[in-house]
Amino acid sequence: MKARLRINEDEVVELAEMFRLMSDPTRLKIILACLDEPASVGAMADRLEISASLVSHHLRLLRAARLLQADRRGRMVFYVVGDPHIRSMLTDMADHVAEEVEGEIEPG
Amino acid sequence: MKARLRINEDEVVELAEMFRLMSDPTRLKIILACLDEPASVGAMADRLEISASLVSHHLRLLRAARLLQADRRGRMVFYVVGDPHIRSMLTDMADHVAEEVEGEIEPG
DNA sequence: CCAATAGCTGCATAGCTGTTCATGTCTTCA
DNA sequence: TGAAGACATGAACAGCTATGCAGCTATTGG
Repeated sequence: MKARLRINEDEVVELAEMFRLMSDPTRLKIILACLDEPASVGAMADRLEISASLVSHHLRLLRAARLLQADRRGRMVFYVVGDPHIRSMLTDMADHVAEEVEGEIEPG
Repeated sequence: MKARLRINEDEVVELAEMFRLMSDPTRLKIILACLDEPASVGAMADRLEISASLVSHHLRLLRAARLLQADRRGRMVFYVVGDPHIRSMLTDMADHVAEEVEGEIEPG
């Protein structure tokens, strides 16, 4: 017998909130930028070619949701994806999308 | 050597779009409602206690993104999550969220 | 103290989006 | 044919949100 999906209202909302945080391209890039190793705010802004202010705005949300963890070292603050589960899920999904794109065929 | 980000701009946008579709609680409930087995629009509306119109609006987006597949049987249309990868990811994430909120009371 | 660097935050706003209501379309049955 | 059921869709609206700008804190170093 297959286990029916038991997830209550609050858990659905929490899961949706998680997805919401990853649903903005800029924010998702930020998450991916510190997926494997910690990255500073300035480094991310530089690499993604967006303002440090915008990066900070997004980091605020990601921090609040505990999706990223901050680690201050001197003047710089390094961020990294804390949850291993989220990390592996993102890695997995990134691979999935990358594979999917190369064989995309539009059905008539 | 560690695998650096193997995902380009377009893929990030596509992945973000995927997450966006799962980022609304109502829409996520709809997806979860037809995760294991096909469900009709009316059944989902009834079960989730929302209007069939709203369900249809969400289904339209999910269909367009090929996240759900439609199967007409008579007057009714059944929807189901097509991609096995997405399906397993959602099952996994649902479990993750359920475990994360420890100390909770299980119904039944 | 001052200056420079790195990052954070309040405010304003244009654009997006989830929902409702009314109507349209497709299918089955009398 | 007409009616009813099941679903889809268009328009409108209220609430949300990503972004830019300006100013702010915090740390390092003289």
